[in-house]
Amino acid sequence: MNIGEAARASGVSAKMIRYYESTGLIAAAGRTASGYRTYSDADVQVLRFIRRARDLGFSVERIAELIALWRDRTRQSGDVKRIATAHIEGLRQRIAEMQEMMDTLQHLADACCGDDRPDCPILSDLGTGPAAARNRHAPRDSRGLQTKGAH
Amino acid sequence: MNIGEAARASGVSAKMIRYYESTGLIAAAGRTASGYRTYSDADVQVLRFIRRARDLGFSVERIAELIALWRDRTRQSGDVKRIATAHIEGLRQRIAEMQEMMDTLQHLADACCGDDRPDCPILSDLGTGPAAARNRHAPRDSRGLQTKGAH
DNA sequence: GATAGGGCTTCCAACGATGGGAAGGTCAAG
DNA sequence: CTTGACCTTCCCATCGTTGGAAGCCCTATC
Repeated sequence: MNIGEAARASGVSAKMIRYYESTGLIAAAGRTASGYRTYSDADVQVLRFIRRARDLGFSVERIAELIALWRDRTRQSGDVKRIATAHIEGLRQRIAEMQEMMDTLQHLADACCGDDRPDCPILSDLGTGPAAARNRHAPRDSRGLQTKGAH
Repeated sequence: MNIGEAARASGVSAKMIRYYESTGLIAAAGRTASGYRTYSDADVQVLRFIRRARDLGFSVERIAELIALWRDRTRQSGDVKRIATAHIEGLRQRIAEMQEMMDTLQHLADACCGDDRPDCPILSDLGTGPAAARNRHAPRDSRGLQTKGAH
């Protein structure tokens, strides 16, 4: 089948299929005499694997590892589980960070009457730094960079 | 003060300060005779505002709006609150999506014994599509986002 | 005065994953 | 043969941030 059909069957856009091929995530597809890429059902299955893994938030880099394990009949499920749990942990952290942002913002928004007057605790917070009332995380070290082996 | 000192005082890297200037988020800094940028305490305050807003997950585009309101003494706090609540809503959605990924993955990881045998429900799920057992979201729309920045 | 070092300047590239679009070749139906 | 849908490659843009190169400036020390 052509790339468009494979895209429809897998849920991966034709653009991305070409991209995955260019980066080596998937093998180069076969070609017709005129240069069109051709895909088998097995190819579509790989694409669906990728699609599903992307939906679960795995990076393309991790997906490459997962595909390698998927194809390896002598794999150890522990290796797969390690990748999955590491990803879960990454998600957990990012969720926690965003949750913290959200809590802080909700707190500020609740304190803002949101009418036609200019007084606004949200802007006050942004202008003066985190309100001392709720220091959730240790004061961000106001140092971004310096002796950390720069240049 | 020089850009390096302003960076240290604001928590925004010199690189980013130049970038913000180039995109128009902040006004072009003054220059010494030899071309060095110079910053006042007021400039540093703006940079800190930006830093804090970035820490709360606002996009640079939104920050531009917030700074405009910040400077506008005739602003209506409702405008600020609208921006904030819209951002809260965006965070809420992205958190929900990631939470769903995490829940699914945790479910799969729990079912994976993670030993030296090849059998692995995680790979089975990826290879065959979402397990029918827990179809949380039926239609699965077209994109899984894993980073911030809905563009 | 010469030199070393650090800070500053600009410009260019890369990251990750995806979409948009141009310029042109191919295929199938009418 | 024409039309339109499809395919090809190539480049650009996103978004925020970092890295690096080449070169100028400032200060301190010899």
